[in-house]
Amino acid sequence: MDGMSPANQVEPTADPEAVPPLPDAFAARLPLLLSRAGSDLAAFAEPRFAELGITPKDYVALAVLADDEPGSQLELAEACGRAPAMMVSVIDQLAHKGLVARERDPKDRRRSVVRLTPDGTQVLAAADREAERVSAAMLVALSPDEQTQLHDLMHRALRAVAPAPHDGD
Amino acid sequence: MDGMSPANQVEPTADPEAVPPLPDAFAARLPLLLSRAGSDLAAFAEPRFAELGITPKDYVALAVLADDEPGSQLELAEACGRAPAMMVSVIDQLAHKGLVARERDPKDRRRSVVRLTPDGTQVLAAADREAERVSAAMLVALSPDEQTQLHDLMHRALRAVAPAPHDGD
DNA sequence: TATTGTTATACTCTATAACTATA
DNA sequence: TATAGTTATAGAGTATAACAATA
Repeated sequence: MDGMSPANQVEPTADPEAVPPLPDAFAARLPLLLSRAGSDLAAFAEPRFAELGITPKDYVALAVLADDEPGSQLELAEACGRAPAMMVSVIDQLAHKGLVARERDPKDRRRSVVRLTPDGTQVLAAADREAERVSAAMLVALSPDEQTQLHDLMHRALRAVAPAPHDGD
Repeated sequence: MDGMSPANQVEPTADPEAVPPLPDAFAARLPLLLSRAGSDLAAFAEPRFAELGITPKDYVALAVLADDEPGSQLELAEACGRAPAMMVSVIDQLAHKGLVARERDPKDRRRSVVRLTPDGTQVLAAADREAERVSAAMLVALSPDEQTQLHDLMHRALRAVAPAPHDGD
């Protein structure tokens, strides 16, 4: 839900049989499995978030604001993994909906400090619940222990993420 | 590597310290972890694939052709998770590079059957090796057993993937 | 002169809907 | 009339580079 890429035309409320089976090519390749998991989550979550008035992109921004307290829009953009210019319209819209507030830093009037409003905190909580439901539906084949295991493995893997060595380096 | 979304401007050969740390907001949310894993994999793999003359999208198509033997372009498109119209240019370019061959089905001349050429098989093998290296670099914090575990969990989860229940349904 | 945020532009990707050729 | 593939068009998303304000 980071890249929150273009949803692969899936109808989330449609009958489950409409979901095409996982091709062998994906089953055999962990990178493809992880990639598809990301797209599917985004596709399934999108309509839920829409009911809350936010996009998957907004969800990421709200979550980062809540948990990482970025000191500027640039820090926020970097944490969200996107270009600073992208953040402008995201913040604009969230501010227009009253979910965040933008204030100039008195110490350095170039910086604008963004913070969650009480409404923003509430919407984030609701979005977290929806994300949780979508995730639970995707992981329904796994036991609770296995879901925890998966979360732990992913957490440890991404904490240490680094570009793969290229040829001789 | 399915959605293979727009690479989040990462310089894969740059020094590892350049990779921003994982925000707490991601660490706490499995859906965000999975989403970011997908984007990161695509971003890191892209330049490697480029050296082989293919895109991440091409990689998916080649893998599906090898493992799932789709009987038509429509089946190929569905397995790749994209619109049929998208497949046309992908196949065009792969065919132009000699990696696949497109032949009309004599039984039903509307269908075009796509198959890997020997060159295509070789490029797929090389791409698989690169994907493996990128994946291994991302999972460097996990033991071999844990990496196998992760693959198994993801496989079982996605095999059963279904849209999340919506409110009352 | 460097940096933060903003604006403007161009480009890529994708979906959608006509169109053709076969059936 | 329906289906496989193709083409064309329009829209969304993004990156890039200029720009303004502040340091």
